[in-house]
Amino acid sequence: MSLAPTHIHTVRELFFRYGLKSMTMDELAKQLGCSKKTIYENYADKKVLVHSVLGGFLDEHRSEMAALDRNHENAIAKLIRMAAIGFQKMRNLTPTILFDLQKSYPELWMELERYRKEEIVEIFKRLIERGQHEGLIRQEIDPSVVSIMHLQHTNLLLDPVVFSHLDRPLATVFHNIMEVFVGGITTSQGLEVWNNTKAQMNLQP
Amino acid sequence: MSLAPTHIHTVRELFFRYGLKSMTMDELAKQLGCSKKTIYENYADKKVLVHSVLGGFLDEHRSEMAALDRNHENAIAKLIRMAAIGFQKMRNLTPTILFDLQKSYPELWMELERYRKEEIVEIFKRLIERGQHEGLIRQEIDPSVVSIMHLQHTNLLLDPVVFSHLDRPLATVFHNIMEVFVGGITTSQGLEVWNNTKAQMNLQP
DNA sequence: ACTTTGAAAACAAAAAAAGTTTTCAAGATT
DNA sequence: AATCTTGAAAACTTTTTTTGTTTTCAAAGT
Repeated sequence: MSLAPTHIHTVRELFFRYGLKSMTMDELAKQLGCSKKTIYENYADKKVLVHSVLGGFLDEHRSEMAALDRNHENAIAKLIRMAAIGFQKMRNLTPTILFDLQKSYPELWMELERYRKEEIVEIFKRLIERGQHEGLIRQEIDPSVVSIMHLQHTNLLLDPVVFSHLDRPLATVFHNIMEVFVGGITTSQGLEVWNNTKAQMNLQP
Repeated sequence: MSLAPTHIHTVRELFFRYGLKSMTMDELAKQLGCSKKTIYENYADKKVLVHSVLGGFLDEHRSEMAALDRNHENAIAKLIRMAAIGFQKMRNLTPTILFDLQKSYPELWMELERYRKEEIVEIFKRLIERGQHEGLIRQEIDPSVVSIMHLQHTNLLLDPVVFSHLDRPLATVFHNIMEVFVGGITTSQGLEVWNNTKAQMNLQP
């Protein structure tokens, strides 16, 4: 009855690196150095295992968002951090795993879609609204519209055909996108705040 | 009897992006907008198709090497260009496709290995020797040893666990590796030549 | 000595993919 | 206009692979 806590991270790595289809249960057991029996004692079937891996992935992101919510930065700083965490997290989702998810685990694919389109967009939207109350983000900005716009920016960054051929670090592309985005939604006061905080916060893309 | 010339590139893209296992013949036909029948009219089976794709990939590289051989640069410049082409080419080989190749098409995997370990290393070795005759590369350097060393550098650059977490552009990592490598094998004359040519040639990583 | 454990391997059942054939409609040919 | 050809779409069979279960066996603990 071991496996669960330590090995699940290895499973995630393997799934994320090679895809769900290529990584069969036999191969998984071999890589983990355990028997299939042991895996099946902890997880009813492969679907449950995949579910657990992706669930853990989303939960991590959720708690990072929660931690972010608890800190006391201004709305602009939070906004940037949130975006940075999102990009950092989602870049693990390679074309292969997204493809396999979509094809073989459509309910999980939809859950991922829902998570991003509903939960994440909602959090982002509230941040925009808070920014407006703080006078940092312009009133003409429609929070619903720009939060979806941000989600689509994430998609762009992850799509291998959009920016990859530039061979810029993800950080550079990210910073450019955020410069445009933040510059485009802030009031002059917000821009000032942004320029001040920018120097202090160290962003991992 | 169409498909062959245009679509084979699409097939390569799909195989390379999603892996050989995830990209089934049904899926392939769907993506190509043709029927399986048409595919099977041009390729006896999937193995032949995969073989054709990878063969084309290697042939491209071979002819780039040949073109390189025909130009009239000094050995150091050629060496760098050769490395740049190699890196550029091999970065298409994602973990997934290498994994699938190794597991499901072992003979093709071995062909790829052989190509790199024999053909490429041999060409590189001859370049080193030429550099020695030109007085650009030190005599103490053993061409056989350093050509294998270079191959291993390529492997490092491609391995997702080695440099990827740095989030540097591939170009940067490449240039650093080559600085060390070239600096380490050249005579003082060679170094001078290298510094002169470096500015002129524009390297795509 | 006797359990327990779990890897390794053999196994059956199920699913999926490969490869083949049939159907059918749109274009070309006569 | 009638016929032929073509190839996508889909139905189908066969083969392969994978899943999930069971058995075996050896090393560890009791």
